[in-house]
Amino acid sequence: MIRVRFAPSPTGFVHVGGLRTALYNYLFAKRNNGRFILRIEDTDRSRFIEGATNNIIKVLNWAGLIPDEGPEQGGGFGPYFQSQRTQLYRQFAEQLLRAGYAYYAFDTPEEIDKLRQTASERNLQPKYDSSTRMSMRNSLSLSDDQVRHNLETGIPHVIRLLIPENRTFTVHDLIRGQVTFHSSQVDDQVLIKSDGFPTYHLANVVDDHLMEISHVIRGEEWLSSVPKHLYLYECLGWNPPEMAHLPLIFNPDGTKMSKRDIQSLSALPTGKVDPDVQSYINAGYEKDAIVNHIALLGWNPGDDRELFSLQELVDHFSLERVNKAAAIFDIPKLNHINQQHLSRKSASVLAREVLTELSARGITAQTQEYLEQVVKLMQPRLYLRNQFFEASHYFFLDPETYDADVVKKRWTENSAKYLLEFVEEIAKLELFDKNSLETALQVVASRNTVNAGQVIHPVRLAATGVGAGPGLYELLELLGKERVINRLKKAAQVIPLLQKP
RNA sequence: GGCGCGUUCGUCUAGUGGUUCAGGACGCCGGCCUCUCACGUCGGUAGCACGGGUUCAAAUCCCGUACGCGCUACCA
Repeated sequence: MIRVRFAPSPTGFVHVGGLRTALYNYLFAKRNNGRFILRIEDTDRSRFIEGATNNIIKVLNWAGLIPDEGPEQGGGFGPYFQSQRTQLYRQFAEQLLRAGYAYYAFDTPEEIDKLRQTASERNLQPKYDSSTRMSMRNSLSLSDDQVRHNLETGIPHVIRLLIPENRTFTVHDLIRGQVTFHSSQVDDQVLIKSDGFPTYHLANVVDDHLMEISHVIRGEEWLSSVPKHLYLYECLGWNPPEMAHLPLIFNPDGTKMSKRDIQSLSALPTGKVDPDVQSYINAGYEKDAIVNHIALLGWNPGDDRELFSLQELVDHFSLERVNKAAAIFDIPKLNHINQQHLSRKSASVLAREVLTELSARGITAQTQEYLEQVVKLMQPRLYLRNQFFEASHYFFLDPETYDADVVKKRWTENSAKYLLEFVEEIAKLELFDKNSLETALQVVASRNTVNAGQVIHPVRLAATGVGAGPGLYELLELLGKERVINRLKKAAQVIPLLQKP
């Protein structure tokens, strides 16, 4: 049984890279009829942020990555909060202690600092390991009596893993192949902190084993700590899970994505990008597009296809096709993918979504049918759902201004005359549809022996106030006879005044 | 500094020794479509980090260098 987990710590917002890790775990699980587990790694009290867990769950739900087991849905391997499993970690730490694989250490933070300082002064790597551990205060260097006394009098202490000398640890990473580490490079990692909570290293090994995780799929930043984990599995007598370390995702300038210095998506500092998934949700990106885009940051299906729904990703995903190299989060590409998903969306669904923005602005559409028609016309012209009103306001409100550049470019001294003639023609129309509108406009143009464009552009400007948008006849038809006539008449009066210097 | 990982167009990537003077996508430039803006479509631009090997043959294998990134916490 394939069992994978997404194991974030509730320390703030959901990172784009975190979402992708969750996605790959989800895809791998679903592709292999396995289970996707959410586990909250809340063992660091000092960084705990209230509400962060709910936020993680909310974003996962939004993206459609619903866990099979986790805080919300439970499961037979709970609890799914590490903070509720401290007894377990303690128990295994003591087992390691008894077997001589771990030891107590009583050093104060100041003493550790000093160790680090003297090491770097001598240009050595500051490490708590075989080269230094005997000069520190721990159950290896102290007498049994002293150790017992320290423990009984409640002197703060941690439990450290005793890393053996001259050993080698090799992981067969599913993405990177064989990676080997020497034990001289790994220090005696703290397993249980002085506050009684475990560190990540102990907790993730214990939980992954107890939760029967078959594959650990996580970010590359964890690769370096794999030897510690491997050794823990060994000491505990357990088989390690399969491992896959994913490439990282960076800013366009190659730096780590950071929330610092980022005010909004519309005003990103050059070379930077917002790491907060919520920002993209708020900006109105399609969830399928976000999922699609991050899926492609490090994975590809092996052919030229690049538009996928979540289900299609499930159908095609494999770890073998995950890349080794880090990727850059590119907003223009995201926008393109978003536009593709947007244009494939059904108009009725989009109309419903767009309605919230309209209501927020106090705009009402005359009917649901009308809104859907507008959406249909606007769909290929949008790359972001939230641009809808900005691009289509004239379907809901009469124009109050006329784009100065368009006036300058398209309005001539005869325009008002054409407008009024066109009004006259369409006033006679019984059927106000695009065909008859086109015919009417042709009549005006040929009567004045000018190109249709000479009439079309002023009419568009008059009816919408802007120079861009859907085809004129479709637009007019949708607007409706009365509204069009009123707007044209008004424009014929107002625009010439604007022209005067 | 040490250790680890990585390096194909600006970006995401295909490519697992010959069928590739490296293919697709975004972006950019130009054409077509056309009443505008988009969509669509056609074409163009641009890349195997560098240096050594191995081989009849290397983007593909090996070594080195450079550069980037990660880790080096009682954070995850």
